Amino acid sequence: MHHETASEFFTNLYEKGEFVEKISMQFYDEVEQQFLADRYIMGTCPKCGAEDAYGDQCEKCGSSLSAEELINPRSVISGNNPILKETKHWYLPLDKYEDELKKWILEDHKEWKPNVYGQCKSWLDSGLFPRAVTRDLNWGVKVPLEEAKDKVLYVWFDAPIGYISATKELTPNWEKYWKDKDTKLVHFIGKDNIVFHCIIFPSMLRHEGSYILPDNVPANEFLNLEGDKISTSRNWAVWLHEYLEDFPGKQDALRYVLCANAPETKDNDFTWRDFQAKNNNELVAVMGNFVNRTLVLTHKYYGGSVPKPSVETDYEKQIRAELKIIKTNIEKNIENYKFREALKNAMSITRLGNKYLADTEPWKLIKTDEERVKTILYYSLQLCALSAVLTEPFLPFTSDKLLRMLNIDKPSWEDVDNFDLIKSGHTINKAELLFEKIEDDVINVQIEKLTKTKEMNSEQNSQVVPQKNTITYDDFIKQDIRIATIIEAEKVPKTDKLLKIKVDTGIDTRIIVSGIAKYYKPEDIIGKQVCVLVNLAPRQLRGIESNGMVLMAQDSDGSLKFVNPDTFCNNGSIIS
RNA sequence: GGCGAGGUAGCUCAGCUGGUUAGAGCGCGUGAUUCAUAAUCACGAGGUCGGCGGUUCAAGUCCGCCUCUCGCUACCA
Repeated sequence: MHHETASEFFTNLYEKGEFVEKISMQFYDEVEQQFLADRYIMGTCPKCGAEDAYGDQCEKCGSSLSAEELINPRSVISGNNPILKETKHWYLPLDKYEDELKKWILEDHKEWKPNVYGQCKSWLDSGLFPRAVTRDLNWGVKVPLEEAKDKVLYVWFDAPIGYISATKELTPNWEKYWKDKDTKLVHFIGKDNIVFHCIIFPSMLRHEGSYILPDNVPANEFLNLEGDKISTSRNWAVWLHEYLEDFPGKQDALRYVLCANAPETKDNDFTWRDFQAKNNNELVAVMGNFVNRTLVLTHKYYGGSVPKPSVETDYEKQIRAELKIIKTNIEKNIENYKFREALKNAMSITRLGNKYLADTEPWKLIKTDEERVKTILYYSLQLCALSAVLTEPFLPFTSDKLLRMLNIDKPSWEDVDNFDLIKSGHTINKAELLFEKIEDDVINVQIEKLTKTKEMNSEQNSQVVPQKNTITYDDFIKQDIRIATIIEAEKVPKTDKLLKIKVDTGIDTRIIVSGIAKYYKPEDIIGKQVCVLVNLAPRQLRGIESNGMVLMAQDSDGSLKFVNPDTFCNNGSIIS
């Protein structure tokens, strides 16, 4: 289904003449008969001479490269020497769409979130370029052209089309979701995907012609886990299937915390302690507790039958008024994608209920004014039902459970205004706990799990690189390594990593440019003793002549550390 | 280095077009209370609104410079 949809989409654009065709040279493996992506080419790094640099980057020295620069390139797949061969690709001419995109985003969608709007503006202002939508790969969706039998669609061309394919799988009525003018298309994504969903995919949709464009792309920032970036490959994640096993029936607790902590305006952190606190202090203590005390009192005083209210006081009128405001706020915030705020609004219903009970004290009044207590519990029950409806977008399972406890059918959103979701005389079910407390030991298990992951990761990182080829003593003593003292240091302007260092080598004082600015501040290293390779050929770096090399130890996390003598040594001392 | 987004109470965040003592939830402290999963309610402590300078009668809110975090991008060993 997806292959078909993506092919058709490509064909439509092709037949409209939207694509630009370009021929370029690319490495080709004659044995495997395929073109090689940069990552599949290795060779000698032209910068540092390492023999295992990739076509896009040398991992030894960190230089970013292009495949043509590599000395003695070889195919990772077959080991053969690849040849440069002509290849033809189809490009989406984003540069031609620039004006229409500018109008559509910068003028017609000023309401988009600042992070999204700003990112788009940045792209549009710096000028767009044609973007290849085909690749020379042997897996993926085939390009539906005779002359491109061996080519496939670029992943970012076909991936968003996957949304359409998925809709087709779901319903034969899929066109109403994608082609109806009254449909609002909204992409919920993370900030790393902004450009594809705001610029590339909309351009594809617009020029295909029959589709609607996204109405909004409310991208979120990133959610971290216990202070570190989430990474599935490093197993730094909370896996849903494991969560469901470890916390059966607690789907909504996770929903609640994720929504309350959603990184709507900046990166945020998920921690298990916070998860526990929000569950226990908000869900259990506020919402769960209000529902529980209301139902318990109803059973205790009326055997589970909803009482008939008598005189409505100003307090009840006030509650009605506040509920109206709460409902409006929830609606407004959801429509503006402010889910965090909307959830807070929804929670304020039972917060209001707890205050109502504390203020009216029905457990005291029951001895003196039974009629009044009926009114209070009637209203409290209404609040429970209202809460079930208004929290449903965020806590669907809880909402269901609460409605079951109240023994009523699911009311509609509009029914809320009537304030009589449960009628007098109706019988409610037994009170159960809406949420359970989460104890420390359960949380500790989760934290322990992550701690173990961290340990395993650091073990893997500390795997040492294999020993190099044997050399002779003569090879070794060609290097002249000396103890030197740093006497001056400053940052090289307009670079992030370079420090210009003046050292006293005992032989002379000289300038060395070193890429250690990320790990050392200039003022902190003055006076330090270091090891310097003094007979390395001079080299120009950013216009400064570097005479030698400061020896650094690279730790498993990639950080660089000086190699110094154990105790003070005279400058110029030989290391051998 | 360039661009984008952020930096407001211990934590997570609101603060619109500049205007009285800067707000909320959680946490913390004190008191009240018992219907309730020691849950609830009230009161309180806590902020030089990242820093410096400027515009203004008045700035968290506008302007400039700087700094820190995240992302994209450049350069670099």
